[in-house]
Amino acid sequence: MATLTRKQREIRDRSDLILRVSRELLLERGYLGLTMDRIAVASEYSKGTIYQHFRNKEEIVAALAVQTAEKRVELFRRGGTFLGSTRERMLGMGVAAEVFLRLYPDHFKAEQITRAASIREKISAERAQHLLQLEHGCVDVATAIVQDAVQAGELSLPEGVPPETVSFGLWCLTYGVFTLLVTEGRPLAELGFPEPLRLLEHNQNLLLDGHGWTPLSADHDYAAVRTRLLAEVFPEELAQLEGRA
Amino acid sequence: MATLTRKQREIRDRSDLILRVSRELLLERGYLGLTMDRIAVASEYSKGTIYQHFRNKEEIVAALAVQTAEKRVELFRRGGTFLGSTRERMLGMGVAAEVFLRLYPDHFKAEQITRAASIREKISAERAQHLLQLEHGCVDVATAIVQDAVQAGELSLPEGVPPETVSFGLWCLTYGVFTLLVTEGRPLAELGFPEPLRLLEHNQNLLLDGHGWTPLSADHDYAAVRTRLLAEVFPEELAQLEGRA
DNA sequence: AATTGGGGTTGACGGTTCGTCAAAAAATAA
DNA sequence: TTATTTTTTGACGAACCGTCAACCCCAATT
Repeated sequence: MATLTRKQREIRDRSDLILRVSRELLLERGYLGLTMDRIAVASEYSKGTIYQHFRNKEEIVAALAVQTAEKRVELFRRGGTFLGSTRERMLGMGVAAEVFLRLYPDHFKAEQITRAASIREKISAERAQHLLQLEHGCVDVATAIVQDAVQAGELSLPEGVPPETVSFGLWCLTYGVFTLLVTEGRPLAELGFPEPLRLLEHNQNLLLDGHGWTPLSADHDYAAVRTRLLAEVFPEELAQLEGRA
Repeated sequence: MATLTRKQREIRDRSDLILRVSRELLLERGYLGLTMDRIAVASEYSKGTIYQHFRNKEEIVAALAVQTAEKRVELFRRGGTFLGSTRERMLGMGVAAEVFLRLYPDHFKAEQITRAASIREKISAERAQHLLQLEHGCVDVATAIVQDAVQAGELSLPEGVPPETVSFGLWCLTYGVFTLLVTEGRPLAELGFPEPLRLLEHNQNLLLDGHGWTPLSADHDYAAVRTRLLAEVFPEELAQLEGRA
């Protein structure tokens, strides 16, 4: 028994090592520069051993995406726990997203790779399922807040408009900004959008205003709430971010 | 001279043929199934000849993306020409985007592939530049409408908020929806978002409402405007779409 | 201490694909 | 017709993926 669990632990540690090494390679040399041979050399195991852990290269990238998605869900969950009005809690989602992107821009980039259809095709069904589930976890957190808002009377949705509509809009807006930020990089800044994350925040506010979610951004100092959120809900992350700058 | 131009014409025709064949292969077999050998066989030229037209595979995909982006800009330009209030013209952008995605979903998918950093790296600087320029062409059309709206007094932007903010928000929202639609496909429908394009429209309206762009969606029947836009500005496209369904 | 059995590890190998380049073919000029 | 230039071709080297027979290690047994 004891032998077995030690073995299992060793195997898990090695999976972690492979992923760590792979992420580094992905950062340094890009997706096309990530080869199984290089992973083998860098991890100091043979190629065959790598293949005992992951069926193919895509599985490795997918596993990295799972790690990323797990981190994001965790941040979103925390963001939703903020004590305040429902709209303030929803702002917590926005702050969580921003923290996520600023802390792990490269993780998000790697995650994007797995969105290419030709790569998803080669990923095992379970992992693909897992990935999808994590993704929707974020939306679910947001939707729950929307429902709370409706119950609290701070938001009223017209007939036939399900609460998912709101989270869907926010999700897509945020996702769009992130994607463009990550894939265009510099050009975005050069072409009149110097602070995309600030713009995102502004647009998120206006979208919620459009829904009529009270208190409206004109009636409340959400910039101050944002500062408080960062300090109270994401203190370590804030420190990390400031440590870099 | 005449000989030269005939040669040039032949070369251009062949480039077109290669692209046509490549797009078909891309559709049928996905990105990983698109190989230079297959392109050679399908186009009935040798591999060497293909390489005289395109430096590498990525260049071919990028050229396809350029075609796509050109189509989109054209649709956006047309959408902006609608005779109506500034907000109705902005709705024209939204309709153009919808028409684009519904007519050429696979083109958009192919375009997405070029967003992977490792692919952009291998694309020639000129083509990458061209791609970027076409992309921003769409935003520019939208920004011009925003400026018209401000001048017409139908939209007032707070101090320090440039008109690009509005187009940026719309762009990202739309882009996010498209990306999720194309990369998630079915799952999106299965998870509570049966009609993403309808939801997008709704969110676009609310975002503009949030900006205070009059007439607000509560005061105006934009669904009717949308129908008119389709009929008056995109008649052939509408016919094509209906012909499919 | 020597033997044996089996799970774990390895890297050489077959199969693909990319991109090149010397040779062949075609077009043009003499 | 012959010489010269241009274009086309596909065989080839290099890089990579994923496999598998051989090898190694170690723990249980004699």
